Amino acid sequence: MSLEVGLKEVAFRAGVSPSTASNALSGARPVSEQTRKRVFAIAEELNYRPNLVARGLRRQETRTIALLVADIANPYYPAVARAIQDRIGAHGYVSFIGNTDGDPKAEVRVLEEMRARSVDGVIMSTMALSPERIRNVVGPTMPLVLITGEWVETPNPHVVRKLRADEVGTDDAMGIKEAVDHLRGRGVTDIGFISGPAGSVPGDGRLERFRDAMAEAGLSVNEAWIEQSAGYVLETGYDAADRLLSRPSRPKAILCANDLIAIGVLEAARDNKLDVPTELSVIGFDDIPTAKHVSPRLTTIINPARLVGYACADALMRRMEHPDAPFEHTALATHLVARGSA
Amino acid sequence: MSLEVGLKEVAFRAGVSPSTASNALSGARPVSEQTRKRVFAIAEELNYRPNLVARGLRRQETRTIALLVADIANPYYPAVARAIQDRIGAHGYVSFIGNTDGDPKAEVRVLEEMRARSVDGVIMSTMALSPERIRNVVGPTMPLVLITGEWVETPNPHVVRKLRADEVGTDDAMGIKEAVDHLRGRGVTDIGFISGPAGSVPGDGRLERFRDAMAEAGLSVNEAWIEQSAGYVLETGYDAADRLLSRPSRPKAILCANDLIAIGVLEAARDNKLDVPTELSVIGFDDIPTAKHVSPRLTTIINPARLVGYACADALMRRMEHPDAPFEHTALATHLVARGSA
DNA sequence: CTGTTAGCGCGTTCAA
DNA sequence: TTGAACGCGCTAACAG
Repeated sequence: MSLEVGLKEVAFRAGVSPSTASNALSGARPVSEQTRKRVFAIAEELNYRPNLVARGLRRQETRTIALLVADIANPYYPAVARAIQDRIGAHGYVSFIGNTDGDPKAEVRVLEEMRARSVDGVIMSTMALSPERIRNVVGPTMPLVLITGEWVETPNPHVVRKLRADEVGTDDAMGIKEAVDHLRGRGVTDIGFISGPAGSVPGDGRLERFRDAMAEAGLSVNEAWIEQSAGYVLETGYDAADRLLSRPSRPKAILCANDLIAIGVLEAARDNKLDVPTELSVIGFDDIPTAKHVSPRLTTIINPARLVGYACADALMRRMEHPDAPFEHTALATHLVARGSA
Repeated sequence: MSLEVGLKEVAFRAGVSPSTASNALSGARPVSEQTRKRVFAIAEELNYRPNLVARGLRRQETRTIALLVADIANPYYPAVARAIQDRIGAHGYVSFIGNTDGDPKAEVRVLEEMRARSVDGVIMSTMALSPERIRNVVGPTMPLVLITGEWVETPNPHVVRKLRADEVGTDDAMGIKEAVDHLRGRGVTDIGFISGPAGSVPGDGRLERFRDAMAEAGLSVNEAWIEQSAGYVLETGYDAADRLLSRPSRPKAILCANDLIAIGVLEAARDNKLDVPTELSVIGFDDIPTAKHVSPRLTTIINPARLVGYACADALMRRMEHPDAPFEHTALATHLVARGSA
């Protein structure tokens, strides 16, 4: 079996010119039924596979996309990545994955790496760079889809216009409202919130949605029950909960900016001899796989990773087909899933 | 800012030929200091970036690799992927990721997809296909690294020879021996094991290592304490544990083929009013992120995902540099990490 | 040290 | 309906 059989080998064996063989296989131009059969037969026999690098150079289209995430080893991204790959794979695309760690330098580096490889589009989940800088790096026409962690009400026209990109986000307000309503329905109205580090997305936004939801429910927010977690991980969540629970007055429920923080709260509650959910209700955000594996199982707000991935893939392919269509923004619903902790 | 500035644009502006510009930038051939400076200045000014697709076609080397996993959304693979990407990224490579779901059809499809894109190498973590078939698809010379879940004693010469590939695996026997010794050191010698579905890797292999370790420790295996989990997930682990714990005699400890099964055992123990670890010790395998988040924290055997990734990347790059070197096999140590459950 | 020529493997002209 | 020629952007081989 020879190393690489090319189009001209197929053409030669079929007794036609390379261009005819190409047209026979691609159907780009009509070819007599007879030669079409023969070319296909030979191609099959030789197990011919077009060289996509050469085709990419010629067509200026590689059928390749780039997916930039902070860290593929994080709990949330792999699900998004899988959904994207499933969707684009059905159309013959494959994806590069690059990690940026939320670092602007790395973002530039990875974006250049991808642009140099002539990817047909980019999906980014973090945006440490300014919109101008991103466009500068990927070039003015590269199809670009942003995963904005939080969805700010109506689409953010500022970002969209500056970036000339499509956006996919989640309607965090919806899930948070459901969470507050769920608690109120069970008679608990003393609700606290643990956000992420100050100034960080998505924690800040979710805290604001929490305030909105409380106001809408006619509940007042006790500022002593608002805490910041120094990070989006279990340990910092534990510490934040510990601080909050050692105050003179305690809430009966705590909403958290993400699941890892919430799991930290679960541990802090246990160490403080507080039964969950009878003495303290805990609600997370994201529904990472671990949420189902802790005890009690974590009641949380589903961040629909797969749907986000599908929406990203769909937006990107729409953009690739219609480069001049108006930019779109998709907001995916979030919903509470009640498990054991609230 | 023009859309794409190519090498000949740079060359033209610098007043030299394209090949000289190429040599100036790459340093492949000596160039006068003066022109070198000028070419670099122009390239900088125009923000020139070489088109890696064209270079790939010319050099027959795309600086691209393929990583095939069963499902990137699974708990274990993302860590491996990240390590691989970090390591190869330092050498200017980027990686495609493809999901096979352990399905031979999908494996063929993805492999062809990758070969058509002229990747420089392939790292595979599942091998649903026969060795012959894999080589058939990727071609006789493609550098290939296999992640074999379980490491069978000395390298498996059968697979290596047939596949002409490098292998990276883990020394499961080591960690399992540590686990048995750990339990015996605490005075518990009634040890059971829950493996995966019959005939599945890595469960079967780990069960065998367990038998070896018990024999080596002078302990006898009670066949009534061996159970099979119908899958590698929490629910099937729970069911298996439930079956095992409802038998007339119970073990004082259960080793599990993976962490998800072990977490299911934890739940079954709770529902059976068995305190962990005083009445029942539980030990998992893999050390997935969730292991630290359950209660009690899971004592488990660390499957060093990052090291596996690094070893894969190193093996692949070694092979790309030395295509004719003898095939190598790397066995990574596994160790017990004692947490709360044993 | 530099320029010219010639492809890498395709797909798309343009002319028969 | 087909073939010949050309070029995608880059680099290796061969002159000068």
